[in-house]
Amino acid sequence: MKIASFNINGIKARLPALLDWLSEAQPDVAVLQEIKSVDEAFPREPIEDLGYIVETHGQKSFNGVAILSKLPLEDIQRGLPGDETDEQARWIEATVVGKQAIRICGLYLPNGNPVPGPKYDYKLAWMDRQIAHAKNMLRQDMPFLMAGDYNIIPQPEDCANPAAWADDALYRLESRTKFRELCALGLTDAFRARNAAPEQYTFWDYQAGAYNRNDGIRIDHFLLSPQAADLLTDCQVDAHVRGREKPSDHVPIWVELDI
DNA sequence: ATGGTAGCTCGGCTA
Repeated sequence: MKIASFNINGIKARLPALLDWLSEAQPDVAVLQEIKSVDEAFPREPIEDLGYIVETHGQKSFNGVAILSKLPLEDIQRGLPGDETDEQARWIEATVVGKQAIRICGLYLPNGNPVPGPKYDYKLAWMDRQIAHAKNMLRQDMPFLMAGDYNIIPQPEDCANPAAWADDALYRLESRTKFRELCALGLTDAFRARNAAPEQYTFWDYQAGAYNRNDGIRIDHFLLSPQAADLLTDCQVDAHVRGREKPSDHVPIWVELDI
């Protein structure tokens, strides 16, 4: 089973690029971030025409996540548990039913800039909720994964120029420590587990020719539960997509699971 | 220190 994650930075602007990539990459499941659309305005039909079930959790203008699946979905949940007052659409999860069931969480973790400030506080509190939710899921038997735009640069080798990010919310020690807490629960960073090649990134700023200089950062991640990690056979980044017409500033990352 | 680009929406926020 091939499962992908792609921050598309706006479905209205990215539909042609998304359809092109889906057609060639043929993921069984894809989680999307930053759809920047309400559910009613999301262009379901052209995606359904490629054979996908479409489930969205959108909001006006900002954020918004979705799951696309060629396999049946069950028990779809919208929103990260732990704060009923949180209105930002950053989490969706569902059970994908193949030969073996797996729970797939799609997430758009808060950016957190500027630091310090309320946005950074929200990011760290959101990560505490994610950690609590991961603990709960680890008590269940079903394999699961949490995939998406984490807005976290885990290590210095995950960016071209660490000095440029030193005081950024994506790289600050508190952010990276929370990510490490998640991993320490027993979750596996699929890219680090299966892909040793250096200088591979998932995001390049639109400004200053960042992609042409490979001045990127690795912030889109797959964290796998122990049962899911046992099924992991590959993890790759579709970096070439960034060089196309009207690209997102992120590129797809995907895993192959032996189920 | 600023501005450089992009999306959504039509001024200003978010990234």
